Amino acid sequence: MTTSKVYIETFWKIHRMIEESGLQPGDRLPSERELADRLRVGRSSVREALRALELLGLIETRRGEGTFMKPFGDHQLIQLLGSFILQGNREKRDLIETKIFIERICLQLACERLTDEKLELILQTEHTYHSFFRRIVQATDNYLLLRIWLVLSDFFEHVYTVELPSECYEQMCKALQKRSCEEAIAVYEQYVMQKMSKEN
Amino acid sequence: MTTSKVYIETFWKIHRMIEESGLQPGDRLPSERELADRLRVGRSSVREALRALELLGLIETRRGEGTFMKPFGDHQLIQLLGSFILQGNREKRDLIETKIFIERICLQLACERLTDEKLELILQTEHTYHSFFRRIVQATDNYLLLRIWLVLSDFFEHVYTVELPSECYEQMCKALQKRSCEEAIAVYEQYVMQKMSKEN
DNA sequence: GAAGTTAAGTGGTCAGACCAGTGGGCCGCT
DNA sequence: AGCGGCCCACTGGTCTGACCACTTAACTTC
Repeated sequence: MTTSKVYIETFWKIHRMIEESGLQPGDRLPSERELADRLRVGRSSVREALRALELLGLIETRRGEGTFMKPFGDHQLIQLLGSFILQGNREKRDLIETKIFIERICLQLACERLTDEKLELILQTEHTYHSFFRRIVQATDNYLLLRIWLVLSDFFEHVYTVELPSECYEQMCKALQKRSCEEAIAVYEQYVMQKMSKEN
Repeated sequence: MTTSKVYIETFWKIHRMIEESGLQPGDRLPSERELADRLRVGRSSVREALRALELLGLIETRRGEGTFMKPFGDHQLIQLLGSFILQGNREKRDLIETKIFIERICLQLACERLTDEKLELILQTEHTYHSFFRRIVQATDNYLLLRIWLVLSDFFEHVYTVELPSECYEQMCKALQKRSCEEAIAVYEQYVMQKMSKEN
């Protein structure tokens, strides 16, 4: 028989419960004992399921208090995965290369899709590398691309610290205003590509 | 006091054990009972640690047989995370768009980096969409890019079934032989882009 | 009213039991 | 000798009940 494992089923049941009851970040989940009782499984199975949810960064457990929904965005798994994946130089080179490709694409897309309000927002702010490209990637209006970039960026910042001179952001902003994707990419390549090739 | 959790410590102990004893994919780990015994912790803590390793895609457990090292590359976690992210139509549109960007980049990179042997391999084989682009992405010699593409492709094939006429592959192969990245991308865009815009 | 005490509830951990598969060794048959 | 079948030891999977460490809130006491 395909007697699927209880802790896997429990994982999905809890996941569904979270969705259906519309739990928000900060909200408390039922206690382990109550979950075990409600789902008719042992407490150890509930715990193994909760560990998975915790690793995914969906929940957080506080001893003596309970289990709580975590705000999106801070995924445990990134640190963990990073420490497993990013061990050799080969991997770091791949990371830099891939991150650059994504950013170049996003720069191009942003030029095409950037709304005027979002452009204003970008122009007004003082920028760091992260904040600037986060805005750029968000401007692409492609959530998946944003997710991928966030993961790559997270890995990256675990390994390197890179900042660009402010005139770089200014020049890219000008290009964005003109909606000139060639110019934006040219600036990007001029500053970023050479900087990265040193790191590598 | 910082009484850090046993299952976390156990996780890292097992992880270190794996590294130090140089376990290879396919090798067997000690049984749960023996691990608990050796590390002086309860079996349930060992299990919670093993669940984390399993979720990360590092090990695989087979009831009645034992716990085994898994080949690198298939990280459960990424897949799992994906199933949380990819739910609406908005996400599907993003998926298609992102997948196309990645494939276009890889096509370009492949043109530059493709070795003669790998080219031969591609030319000789009868291709499906998946097998062709898998070869292309592999030819970029960027493992991270390959992993991202595999995940996207995996999602994609859960939602759509797309195949291209064989002349498309033939034309791309010709372009690859000539190392003409413009031509390869032109063919790609001609066949794929329009096909995808229908699906969307 | 404020400070200290207590009790109930929570996650963290352990030990022990049983179930359900797997695999190897042993036995007896042909 | 070779084959088939049985059995048993071992594995992961699950449940239970117990205890610890910690938090919170209600209660008591001053």
